[in-house]
Formats: sequence, C-alpha cells, structure tokens
Amino acid sequence: MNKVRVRFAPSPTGGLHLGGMRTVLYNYLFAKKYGGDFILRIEDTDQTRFVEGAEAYIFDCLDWCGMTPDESTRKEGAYGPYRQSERKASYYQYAKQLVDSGYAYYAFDTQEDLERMRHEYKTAENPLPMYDSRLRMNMRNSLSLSADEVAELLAKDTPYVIRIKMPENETVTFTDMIRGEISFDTNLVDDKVLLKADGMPTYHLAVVADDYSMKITHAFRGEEWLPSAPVHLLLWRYLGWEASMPQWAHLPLILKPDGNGKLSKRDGDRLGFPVFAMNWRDPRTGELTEGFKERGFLPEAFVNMLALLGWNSGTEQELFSLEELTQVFSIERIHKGGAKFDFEKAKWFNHQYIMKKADDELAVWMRPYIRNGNEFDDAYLSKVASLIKERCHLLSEFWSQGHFFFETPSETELSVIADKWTDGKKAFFENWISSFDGIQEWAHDALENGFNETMAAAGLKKGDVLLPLRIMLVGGKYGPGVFDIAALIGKDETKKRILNTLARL
RNA sequence: GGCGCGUUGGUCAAUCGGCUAAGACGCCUCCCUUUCACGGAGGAAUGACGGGUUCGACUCCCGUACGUGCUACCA
Repeated sequence: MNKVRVRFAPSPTGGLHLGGMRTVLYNYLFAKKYGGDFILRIEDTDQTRFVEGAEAYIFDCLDWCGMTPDESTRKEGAYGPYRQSERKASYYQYAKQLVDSGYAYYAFDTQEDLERMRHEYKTAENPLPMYDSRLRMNMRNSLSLSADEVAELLAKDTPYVIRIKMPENETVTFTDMIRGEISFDTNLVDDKVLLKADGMPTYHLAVVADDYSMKITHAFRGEEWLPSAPVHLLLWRYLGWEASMPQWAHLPLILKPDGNGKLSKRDGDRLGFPVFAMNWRDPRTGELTEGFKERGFLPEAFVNMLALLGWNSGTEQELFSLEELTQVFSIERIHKGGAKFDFEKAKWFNHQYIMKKADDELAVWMRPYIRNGNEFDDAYLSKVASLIKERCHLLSEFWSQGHFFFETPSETELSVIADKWTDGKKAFFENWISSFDGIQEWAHDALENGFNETMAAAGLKKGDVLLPLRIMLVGGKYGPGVFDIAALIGKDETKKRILNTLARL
C-alpha cells in the first residue's frame, strides 16, 4: 500500500467522548501501521457550536494518550490550514462550481418556508417530508424560479443557501472497508444544504473539499454518517475528483451499558463513569465533566480499552501497548455491530496496567492522590506502591487503599476485636512493643519472628492477635501484610498506633 | 413512516460449512493468604425466530422480529 493519509476532524463543541477518541485511535493506528500521515483538522465552521478552549483541549487529550499528530497542526504544515474557518473562501468556490455545472442550486427559502413545507406535505406515510426531487419545484430556488427572478434576488442580496441537486432514479454504490458494498436509492436522499446562508459550509461540503485538498486516502468516521455517504460520493463525482476519493470505514457505535442507544455524556453522569478522555469544563455553562484521566486511568490502559471496543486481534491477547496495536491493528477485524460500554471491564484494563507498572513510575502517578499535605520521598512512595498496586483498579483508589502509610488512621474499627479482647492479648502487645528496641533490623522478617516468639510465649495463636494488629495499624480489615506495613511506617509509628488502640480498648 | 446498518452467554467477543461453540470481564465455589487483594483450580451462562441451500449451517440465501442510526442552514 502506498503512503496513507488519514484525518480526524473533531468538532470543538466541547469534550472528547469515547466514540470520538476511538475514531482518533483507529485513524492513528492505521496511519502508523502503513507509515502514513496522521492529520488533525478542526471543524470550527459552526460558530453556534464552537466552544472556546475546545481546540487546546483536544490536543491535550491526544498528548495524554500519546497520539500527537505528526505535523504541527497547531501552526503551519504541508496540508494546512487545519481550521475549517480558515478555508472558508474555497468552500464558496466549490459550491459555486457545482451550481454552474448544474449539480447544485440556490435556494431562497426562509426558515418559515421550510416549516410550512414540512407541515403542508406531511402525510401518514410520509411524516417527515424532505426537500428532495419531488418537492423542490414547489420551493423558492434557482430551479423553480426564472433566471431573471434569480438574478434579481441575488442582486438584492437575498439570503440563500446552496443545495445539492440529487439525481432521480439512480443508485449510488460504494464500498465500505468494514461493511463491503452499500447502495442507496437517490430518490430517498434529500437535497442537502452544502453552503449555509452565513457562507459557511455544512459538513457535507467541507468534508469532501478538505479531504480532497488534504489528499486524504482513508477516512474513518462513525456509523451515523452512513446515510449521508451517497451525498458525499456524489460531491466527489460532481467536483470531478472521484478518482481520488478516499476509502471509507464507518465505525460501529459505542452504546449505553444499560438500555438502548448510543453512549452519551448523560449516561456517564447517570451511571457514574466518565465518557470523556479528560476533564472538560464548558466555559458557557461552567459545568465540569469528569475525564478518564482524572478518574484515575493510566493512558495506556485507556487506549488499550478503547482499541478493544469494536476491534480485536483474533487471538487471546487482550493487553496491547500503543506500539503493539499499530502492528496488529487491521480494518478487517473491526466489528460491524455496536458495542455496549462496560466500565467494569475498563477498570480491569486499568488494574492490569497498574499492576504491571514499575513501582517508581507508579509513585509519580500516585503522588497527586496523597490527600493530607505531608511530604514523602520517592523511595517511600515507591515502596507503598509496590504493596498496594495489586489492589487498586484506579489510581484514585491509592488513598483509600494506602492512607495508613501516610497518616495514623483516624477511624478504627474497634468493634471487630473488642468482643474477643482479653487481658492476655493486652499483655502480649505490651510485651511485643517492649521487644522492639532489641530488634536489630526493622524489617518484615525480624518483625514477624519477634511477633511469633512473643505470641508463643504468651500461649496465643495467630488467629488471636493478627487481626487486632491489623486493626491497630490500618484501622480496618484491609491492606497488605501487617509486617510489611509495620516495617514501612517505622518503629515509632508502629508503637504509637498500638499504644493508641490499647488505650481505647 | 421511509431508508441504511446490525443481531453468538448479563457484557466484550473467537469461529471465515464439520461445534463436544474459544477466551476475557462480571458472578459463584474451592485453594493460597488467619484481612483485603494478587495468584491458582473449578462452575453457572450463548448462536433472535421461521424457511430454504447442503451429506452437514452459528457460519451461505430469503423472510420475520428486535435493536440502532439517519431522515436540520448539527456534526
């Protein structure tokens, strides 16, 4: 295969959700696999939806996942400009070209005209009438009006849109890389607006013009675009570019975990999981939406989870680095059907990556989650990480799983041991503490040996005193081995916690 | 309503006509560990339905049902 060029064009309407991120990922993997260019394009031609700060946010998300676009799409580049708003002039030119060649026309209908049409032609079997070949001669456009009338309207700067003139009785067929051959009857597709009254293009015109001028060879987009694909194909044809039309791949949808429908931001809020890659604060509403990053996901886990949502390698392997994915990824193995998002499985991926990560690296990721202001050095944090990483599914669980390494537990589940508490046990702990000064090396083995000796001398069993010790050190029935904890928090702190609890029993 | 796309356990999914239908998540049991977790060993749980084609169909074809998407001067 020759050099490929893929593009991802997020609409900066705020947030970058799972579906969008997955489309980027597949674009990226495909481009990398075949040594092509990974280009980002910003679709900011819809001023009513464009959100301040969204562009920078998109780049942040890509950086976090390790998918920074090849070229500096933030500045200049071989295929720039990358913002649609900066390409405005050429869109008009192409739309005009289509009108001149008879494939498109001016439409002067107002919003009210359109509403009236939808109302007037509404019938039981056609509840949603379209602006199409059957109806367009009843509307106000350059097909129904005389040349003089049209010239006059244009001369008076009457607002107009440019619509594609869908042919009658034709079948448009194209090949989707995932789904194979797909056909549409042109009579059933409406005359889509190409250029809006404000002079900005709609997605339909923009995507074709941009893909052409950016020399895109392969285009990935969501399945929701399938119904408008015939419009796009016709535009490529009418503009005389059909030979350079990219190959399309329409990706399956990511669905809600419960019920039906595609996954939305609302579902995340409702079910308690993120749907955006990173935190997004809408500047217009001030509303903050949590991201996977902030929820405690490692980027490699997020990427891995995302890749497997709609694709699999065909082997039993489930854990892939981004690098591995670029090797094994293949369009043939992308599924046709939508997948319900499963947050439990997403957490499992993260858990795997947390366990796999080196302790010192993990320490860096976990540091922000230390809730009290105390300072701890990297070596200490590293040791904590090694002890608790296998019980954290999210980085944010670091604190709930290991807070006792950083503070004396404030809440102690005394009730767990209070019922079976005896003077003999109390004497045992006092004896054990008094032996601390004789311990040469304050480490796991020495502590356990000393504990066992004192225990045997007191005629007690592990079952009698191990749990109490845990409650004293941790505060509850959880955490790593008690001697590991004692070894790490140190002699003084261990003694302090035992004494504290003894005083309360 | 029309059109498009889809349909293997609760979820993600393998299978490209030979199936006693992989594997993973989740769930359950046991072992390990006198906590929790990790790890190990098991278990329950699947081809939407009806017709064809075929020696043989989860796999191919047709219908039906169901789901989902589109049907905006939104993408």
